[in-house]
Amino acid sequence: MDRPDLGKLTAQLLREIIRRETPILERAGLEMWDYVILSSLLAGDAATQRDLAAASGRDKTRLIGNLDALEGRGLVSRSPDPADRRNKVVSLTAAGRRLVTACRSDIRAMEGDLLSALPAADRAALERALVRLVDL
Amino acid sequence: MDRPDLGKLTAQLLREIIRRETPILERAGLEMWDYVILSSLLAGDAATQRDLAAASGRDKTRLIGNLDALEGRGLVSRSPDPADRRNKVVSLTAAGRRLVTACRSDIRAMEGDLLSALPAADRAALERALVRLVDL
DNA sequence: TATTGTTATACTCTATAACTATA
DNA sequence: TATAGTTATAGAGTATAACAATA
Repeated sequence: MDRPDLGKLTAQLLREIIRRETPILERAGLEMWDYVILSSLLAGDAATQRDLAAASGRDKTRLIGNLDALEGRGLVSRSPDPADRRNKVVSLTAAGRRLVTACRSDIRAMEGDLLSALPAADRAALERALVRLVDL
Repeated sequence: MDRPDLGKLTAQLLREIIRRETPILERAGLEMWDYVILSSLLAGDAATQRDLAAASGRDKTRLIGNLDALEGRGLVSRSPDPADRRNKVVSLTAAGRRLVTACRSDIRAMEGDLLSALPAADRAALERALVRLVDL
């Protein structure tokens, strides 16, 4: 039999993950990009909007709309950087931290459920392989 | 350490695969959807445009533009189905078959190169896991 | 002059609903 | 009436270039 098509399989898996994440995010009133941005903030790998754009993969001009909405809901705050007033430092509010933490927990549970179809060894190998490939 | 985020890892892997496929497809003058459509035809899981839309995941109205271009280049042909003249049967021409086969070969080589970063056991487990997850 | 955040504009992609021709 | 293919239109998403404030 043919070797499976890596690109096709990966795309199908991603589509399934998104399909299962969507209801979780909808309950929280978040779009996918909102969640990615909040997760980047939670991971702590962002200070200014420029950093956040790089860390999240969101274009800096499109990041703005997401931040406007998130700030309007009190989930993040933007404050000028005293050291360089061109920068704006973005940070999670307590409410934002609570929301993204809750979403992440639900998503982890969903992922665990999805991966439970695999033997434990394959599951570990999958995670190892993904981490390795992405770190190239 | 935290368990890796499956959605994020999968998205990153897909982005890397697309990044590596793009130059191959550009050389062939194909867009990603063209390749997906031609691959579906090569796999033989499509007869009418409706079937092809379902098999490739392309919306039936957007499939049309791709088929127009592919037909214009002589890579596929559309002929009315004698049994039900509402249908159009899509098939690869000899040139189309040659082109998609060549692309697929190049993409397989690229995938093999990408996967060569993994130990053989993890590589096999990755492919097994992806197939299993997608088949749910 | 260069950079951060922002806005404006044009372009592409997508979703939806019609329309035709067949059945 | 229903379906396959097609076309048209409106909306969302995207890329690009400009702009204001600051360095």
